[in-house]
Amino acid sequence: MNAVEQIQQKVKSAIHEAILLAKLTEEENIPAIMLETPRNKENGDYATNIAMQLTKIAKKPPRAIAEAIVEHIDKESGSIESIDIAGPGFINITLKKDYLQEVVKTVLDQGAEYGRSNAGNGEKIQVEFVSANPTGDLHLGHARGASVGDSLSNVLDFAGYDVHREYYINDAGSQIDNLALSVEARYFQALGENKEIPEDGYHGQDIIDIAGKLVEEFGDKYKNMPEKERYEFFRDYGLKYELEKLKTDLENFRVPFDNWFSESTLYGSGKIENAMNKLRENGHIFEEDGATWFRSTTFGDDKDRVLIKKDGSFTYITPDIAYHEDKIQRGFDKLINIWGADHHGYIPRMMAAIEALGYEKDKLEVIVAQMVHLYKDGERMMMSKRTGKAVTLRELVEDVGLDAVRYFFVMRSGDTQMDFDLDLAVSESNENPVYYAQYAHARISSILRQSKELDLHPSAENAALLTAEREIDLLKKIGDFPQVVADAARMRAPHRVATYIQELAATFHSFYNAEKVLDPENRELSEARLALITATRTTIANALKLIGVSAPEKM
RNA sequence: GUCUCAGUAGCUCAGCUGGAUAGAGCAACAGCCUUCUAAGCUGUGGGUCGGGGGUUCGAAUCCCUCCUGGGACGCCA
Repeated sequence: MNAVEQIQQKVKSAIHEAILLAKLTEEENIPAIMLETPRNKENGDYATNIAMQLTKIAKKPPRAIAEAIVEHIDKESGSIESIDIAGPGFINITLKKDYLQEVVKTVLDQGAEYGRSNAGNGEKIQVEFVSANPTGDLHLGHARGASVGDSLSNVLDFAGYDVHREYYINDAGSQIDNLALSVEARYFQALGENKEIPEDGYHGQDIIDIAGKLVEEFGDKYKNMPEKERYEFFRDYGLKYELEKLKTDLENFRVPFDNWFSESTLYGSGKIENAMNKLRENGHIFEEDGATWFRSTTFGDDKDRVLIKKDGSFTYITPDIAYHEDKIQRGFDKLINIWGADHHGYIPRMMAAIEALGYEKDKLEVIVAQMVHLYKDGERMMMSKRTGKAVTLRELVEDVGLDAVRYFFVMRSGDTQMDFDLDLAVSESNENPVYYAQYAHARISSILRQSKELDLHPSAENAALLTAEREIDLLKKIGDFPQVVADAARMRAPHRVATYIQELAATFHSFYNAEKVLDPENRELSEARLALITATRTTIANALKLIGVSAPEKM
């Protein structure tokens, strides 16, 4: 428990005791006491609405209840400086500031670990994200999914969950067939022959590159090979190439995975059949029109779903059901899937499958990474995987810069559509929010470099000197960080970290302009402030790391 | 048509388990560099929280309904 949590606990206990002392109600009737930070600083450090909540139980008007609580509260045990009543019955509490000064020491002690908590109690969570088909480049939507998924995983880990990151490779099914045929067509084209790309084939530059490599390496060796052999070779070669490219691109995007799970390994392992058998035993399978169906409507889906097509092959969902069962059997408490907007309608049937297999529906949580619209020169840029004119992740990073891309994608809640303004992201100006936080970090780094020349060193010993308004604001903001991370994890909302970073940077910049840190005439205050800005820098760096953005020493 | 997500300042968006006068950035306007990085700070203006009902001491937040927009509705993946 950190300094802030401790003080909140103290305050809550003091209020709790006061309620009992004032004989407002019995122990078991006291609701959970909520402390909130008032918008307006003049309303104290914390406020509680407990008096309003007690009106029905105590059968008294809220202000009378508030007065009774205030009268009976033990200020000493709650570290309370002052307490008063406002509005309809809010109790506003101003605290003694010594606990805040402790924050500096905590941060300096914990360093890169500051902000980590055990809020998640080691709950085992698997996050599956990106999972783009290995048939082309990652585009804008995948970039968003990758940013959100990686940041969420980092946040969960920091908040004390046991996180496992996984990429599901769709390396079986008809899209792989199309990949093989597309490579084949490009291969023949590279040899100067006229061969059309299949209707559902892939037109991206990457396929042309693969064909080029094949010709370079093997010449026309595969031109006259038996069709089946050639097909398999092109399929495997294409897959390997695409997969390597995905891995490299994601690595460069600072998105690591613990596991790359191959769909094709489900075939032949019996897992698909096992899952199907289980559904059948539970009575959720039927045959109709020569196909095998899953009666998903039993669990609230719109329609029943085909599992085995008339031609004997599986639909997309069949191995996916087996995959999800496999994940559950690997012992995860929770599965979080991050899916693209186009898979939105897929959620009810997957949930239905989880239930039909006999698991709790809420084992699975799906986060939809909504559509991204790219704007340049004020105009919307269209994208399409099929035409090959899509804006790829790689191009985006080259144009905009890694930090800006990561930051832009995670600063908005992932489940709402967003506009990505390329001009804004590229601009190295004050219009660009990504530099704001990095600039704060660089500014602090600069001061710390200069402090050494003056032989001044950060010291939390004199933290009690940090009493100026901007210093208190900064201390409070730094103290909030562990709770911000825990909330972001609980709500699966990594964008909260980005919002926090902006607030923290703003609080620092404001402090910077109001107070001078380095003053050789006042070494004690200087060293206390150096400790304060060191703690600030650590907090900014830790927060930026969670969202995959670098923290530069100089800008 | 059904399902689903959204609608908050000129623009892009925050807003927790319902709380006090609804916030931030950008844009606009007015100031601040002989002082640790002006990619910064300070201040001003800007709102029927899509409309209408309801729940309650209290609603941007919860419920109903309507309007508008996106997305999904395949024996594709």
